Amino acid sequence: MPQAAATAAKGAATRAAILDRAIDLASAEGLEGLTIGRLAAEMEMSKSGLFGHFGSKEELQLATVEAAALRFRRAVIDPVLTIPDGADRLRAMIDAYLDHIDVGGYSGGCFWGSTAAEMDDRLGPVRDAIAAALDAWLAELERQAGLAGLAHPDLAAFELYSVVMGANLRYRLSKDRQVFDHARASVDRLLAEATK
Amino acid sequence: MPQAAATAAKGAATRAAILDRAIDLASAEGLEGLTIGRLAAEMEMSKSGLFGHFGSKEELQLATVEAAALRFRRAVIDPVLTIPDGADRLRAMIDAYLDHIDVGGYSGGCFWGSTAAEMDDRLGPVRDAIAAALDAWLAELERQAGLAGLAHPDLAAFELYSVVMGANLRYRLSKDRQVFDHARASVDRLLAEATK
DNA sequence: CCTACCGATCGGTAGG
DNA sequence: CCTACCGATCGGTAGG
Repeated sequence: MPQAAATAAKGAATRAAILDRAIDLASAEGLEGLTIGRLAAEMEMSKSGLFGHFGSKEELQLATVEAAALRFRRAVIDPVLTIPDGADRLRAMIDAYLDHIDVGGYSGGCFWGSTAAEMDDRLGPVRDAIAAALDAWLAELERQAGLAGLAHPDLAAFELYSVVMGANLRYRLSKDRQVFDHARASVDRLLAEATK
Repeated sequence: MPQAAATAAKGAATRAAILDRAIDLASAEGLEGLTIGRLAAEMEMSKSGLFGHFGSKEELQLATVEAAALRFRRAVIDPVLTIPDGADRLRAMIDAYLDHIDVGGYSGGCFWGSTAAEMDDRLGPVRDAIAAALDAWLAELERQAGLAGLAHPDLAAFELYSVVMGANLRYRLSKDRQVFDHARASVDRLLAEATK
């Protein structure tokens, strides 16, 4: 590998490592609380060294949202692609998401719950990127709800979205894992309509 | 009124006006984004003049959460106290809450949605105060769900809580008022179980 | 990638 | 309630 390419590859790897840490930091502290100084300290880099990878705080925030969307896709969407469309796929996606929140995924709770509530009243590309990611998640839920034969896929998607977000928020406040059972029971009730 | 009492009353009025503004600012910018300098500028006071009412940022945050809980009670709980317990009361509370989010109430969207997501990963009295307020709201939903004759009041309360929070978050991201119809349809579906 | 800065703003204090 | 500060931290820049 030529030296220039090796340097570029190392730069990309550093950038990826920064974003990995940035997702968790933003999940806990928000996208404003994701400060360049603090992120640099955690990465054991200088502030300006880290800053150079992005050029502005907004670009760092955008790159973090993008990286979080990729992590979400890998944890929740990709693993269920082999499962038949409809009720089974829907069920598997919800389970993957609840596991993602519960066990692995985001150390600081769900990235999307935190950042969507933080940014929803603002204007600009960061807010728009978050909105687009959540719209895509809602649209996928609606598509699968339609394929599952539910009477009102848009309503079902809204309820699934709400229950899963609600479970995340309740769990983080109460630390009571029973909320995941509640969320799964809600999903069962919704999907029962499709199979009866 | 003696001069000392008049002075104290004026101080209390100023404090109440500050907190009224603080709720809206925190709804939009979060409880960390609620900075003393910005709040002082909006109240056309000096920073230290405002600071003196609270003594620390944490006390300001706690007072703001308390004031928001009072506003919530006045908008959502008190107006429905004359309505019979059970399904009717539950329905009226949800409607009051959705109106509260939609029309009046919080200029920056729901205070509780924003601040709960912001603070849920932290430790300390501010987080605990938010958790207590939301626990009380969930408990009231569960109590009324029980009185409405629902089979699983805890599950129903979780679903109502989630759907109402989800409507708030979806509305703020999509600006599509249809989410309120979805929320009301979800509530109808839940309550139908109680009356059939 | 680094050191060494910049002006602005943070929470908070002194003194009145 | 005010002016005038404090040290720390913010996002960002200059220069290497």
